Parts: sequence; structure tokens; C-alpha cells
Amino acid sequence: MYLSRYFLPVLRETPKEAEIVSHQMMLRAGMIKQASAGIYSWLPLGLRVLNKIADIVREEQNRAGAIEILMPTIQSADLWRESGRYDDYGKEMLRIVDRHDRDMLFGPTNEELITQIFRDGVRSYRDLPRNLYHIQWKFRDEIRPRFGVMRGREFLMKDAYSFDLTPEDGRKSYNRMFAAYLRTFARLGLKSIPMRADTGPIGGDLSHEFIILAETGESEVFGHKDLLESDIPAADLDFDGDLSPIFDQWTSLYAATEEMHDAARFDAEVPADKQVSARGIEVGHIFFFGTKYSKPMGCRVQTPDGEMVHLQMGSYGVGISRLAGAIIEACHDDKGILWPVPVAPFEVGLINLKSGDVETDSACTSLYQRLSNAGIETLYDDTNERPGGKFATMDLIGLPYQIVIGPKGLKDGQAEVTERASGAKSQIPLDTVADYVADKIKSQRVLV
RNA sequence: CGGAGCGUAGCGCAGUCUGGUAGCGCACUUCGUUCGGGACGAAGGGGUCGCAGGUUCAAAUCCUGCCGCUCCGACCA
Repeated sequence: MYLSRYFLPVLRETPKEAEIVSHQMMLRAGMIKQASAGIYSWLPLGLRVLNKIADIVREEQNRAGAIEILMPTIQSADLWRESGRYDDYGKEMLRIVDRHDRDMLFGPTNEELITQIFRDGVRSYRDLPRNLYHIQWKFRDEIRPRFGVMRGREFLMKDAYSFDLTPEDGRKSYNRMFAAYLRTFARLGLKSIPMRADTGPIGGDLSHEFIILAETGESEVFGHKDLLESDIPAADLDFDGDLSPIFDQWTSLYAATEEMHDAARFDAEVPADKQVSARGIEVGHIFFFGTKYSKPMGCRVQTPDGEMVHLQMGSYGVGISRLAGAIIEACHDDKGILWPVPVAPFEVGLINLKSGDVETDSACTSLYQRLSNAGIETLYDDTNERPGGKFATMDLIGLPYQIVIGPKGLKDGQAEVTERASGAKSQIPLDTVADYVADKIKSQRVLV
């Protein structure tokens, strides 16, 4: 992409409403623009990140055997009356009346809708187990939206729903999502810790929050230090096999959010030098709630014995739009964002130090062409800004690699390559720099 | 919803107390000089002063009502 043809409204000054670093940087880097309280437009650069996060989540859901669908944002109130949640959910649910005076709502979650879809489509135990998911915008009328996309009212969420015949099978489905989430967050460049959690309005008896540590996290969390270095399940993990060892490995050490924290147990179970107490951001939440929805909504199948039984269900959420902010909270310095390669909006920033000069222009365009041919996503700054401004902008938007070409380097046939995260600079001959950078990037595209 | 505060150009702000017909920095346009880590000069463009009503010869400024946004608390991917 040529910067001169792109839409990248960067801000030199920090908008005063932004309190935390991810919100400030998303606004300054031209990723998002606030539409109203807790509601944002995603600008080109931000949308690229959002899509990359969604793609990784999607890939890992598919790997774990889940099947993608797409449910609507607007739902009928009748469905929620069936489950009894229309009255229970409270003011967080945005209620709408259509022209025929029918009660509608903007979906805050989709248990009811998926249960209806599944019960109408499935009659037999032979159709189990199944896990259906979608990636769709949700609306929750938060009392106080804040922190930019981290607690918006409208947000993009992946939610998956599992259906099983028995509680034991339900546990297996739960473990599949548990393992998939460990892989998902690791691939996004994050260290996540599953923590035993409250089930809240979703209900049920088994639940884990996936937390990443960050100073600006909304909840206080406590855990064993070794969890930060625990093994991530490999890409060739057999999701049909027994996953309980993975679950046990990750849940044997102490980890709890504020609501579930037991200070006495924490001190007893975790040696002082292994205790971590920090702030955390919840990026995923999984629930097993048995027949909570299948019973009131009559979601049943016939067993081999001809008996009708209610299905065992679980639901599994990942905050896609929140992750964009969460990744920035975890990956930034005082100059800007430090995108991990897998979610970077572009992989390389190519800086032309003397746009308009025939030689630097042609060196840059031919390098841009070579990078594109190698499948590298490149943002080419071909504008006439002063060099200082170009560097500041590139540092702010945080692309993993910067390649600088100007008259001085050109004399020796060299380009300067900077790795954004470490700041390491190297001089690479012009004719090999595309391959050099392409190799580095390709090795970092998939972390686990 | 309780407490606090803000709304003046794309962004950051002054002007409001004490009413007199809108300003500064950055950004933007043009010209010139510059040019390897946020240049300099000159000339420009851009505003229903959040909205509505009231007081007044005159309102960004005073009064009333409303709306929006942010922060602190209780709720959550």
C-alpha cells in the first residue's frame, strides 16, 4: 500500500478523553474513531488488525473442530422470554421496538438463538457432539463504557456453543475450547492464564476466564509464576484425544481473579517467590452450564435407547475487538505500538527518505514490488514529509520492520533495516534486503 | 444511577468571572528556502462558540431547560 493513497489520519496530539495507552495509541495511529460513548468506527489500519485477530481465532476454532455460522445482531424478545432471561438480563440489554410494536433486542449474546437453531435441526444423538460458533457484533449497554475498545458498548466477539449428550462429553467439549484458547492467545503474542471464574449471568457451574497481565487491567488477579511459562499445546494436537492432561496441567497451579481469590489458600499453595499478584485483562471466558438453556427451550435428542434427553451445553467467548486494545497494552513503548508479526496491520514499513528523487523513488518502488511478490504486506511511505515525521509516524503505528532508503545509503547500495521491537538496526545490501526481511517475517508469522 | 468535570476550527487550548460581534499552537492550502530522526519564512482557507428558549441596543460570555462527552464508584467479552 502506498501511504500517499491510503487513509491514515494520525494525530500528533493525544485526544484528552483517552486515559489508557492503548486507547491513546489507537486514536493517534488512526485505527479507530469514536462515534459515541463506547461505540467506534474502525478505520483502515484498525480494521486490518481486527481482521487478523479474527482470522487467527477462526483458524484455531476450526482446528478444534468448531463450525462457523453467522447469527443476526437483532433478535426477537420472544426467544428470550422462553429462556426466562428477557427479564433477568436487565438494562444492559438494548431493547428495541419495531414498526409493528414487536419487542426486539440487539443481541448481547446468543445462547437462546443457537439453542433454537440447534433444537430445530437436530433429533438424534448421532448428530452429537457439535460446536457452532460465529464472529459477530454484540451490544451491551454498559453503565460506564471506558478504555476505548476495551470496554465498549458495541464490540466484536467470537462466541461458540457446544452440544453434547452427557455431562462427561460436555467436559470434553469444554477441554477442547480450553486448549484452543491457549493456542489462540499464544498465537496473538500474548501470555494468557486460565483462571477459575464466576459464571455470572450466563449461569452454570464450571467456568474459566482467560486473563492476560497488564497494568491497566480491570481486575486484580493472583497466580503461580510458573503459569506464565507453561507449555502451549502444539499445532498438531489431536483434539479428538484425551485433553484432560492439558486441562490438569494448567489448572493444578493456583490462579484466581479477585472474586474467586482465597488469600489463605494462595499463601499455602504458592511459595512466596512464585506468587504473582497483578492486574489482568479478560480476553476470553468459557462456561459449561449443562441444561440451563436446553431445558427451558426444549432442546432434546433421542438416545440409542430411544429416550429423549436434554443436551449438555457450554459457551465460549473471545473478545476480538477488546484484544486489539489488549495487545497494545501488552506491546508498546513510549514511541508507539510494537505489533507482533501475526497481527500487525502491515508487516513492513518502507520509508523513502527523498520522495521525488528519481533514484530513491525507483529503488523504493522496485523493493516494494519485490516485497509484494514475496507476499510481504508493505506500507510504503512515498510522501514528501520530512524524515523526522516519517519515522515518528512509523514508530507510532508500530510495524514490525522498517526499511529505510535514502540517497546516502543508496551510494553504497545499502538499505537500513530496523526491527521495531528491539530497535536493532542493520545495513543490508539492496539486492538482498527483500529476501532478508521476508525470511525474518515468515519465521514469525505463526508463533506456535 | 450517585459524585466530579468538560463542550469554542481536524487535534490541543485561551477567551466566560467583568457582555461590545472570535483567537493561539499543531494540522491543512500556495510560494520560496530547506531536507538522513516531528525544519524556516511569507501569504491563505477553515467556526451554527453543543442545542433551544430568555434577558439586553448588543450574548461564546448572564439566566432557564435540554443534549453530548470524560473521569471516580456499583456491572461485564
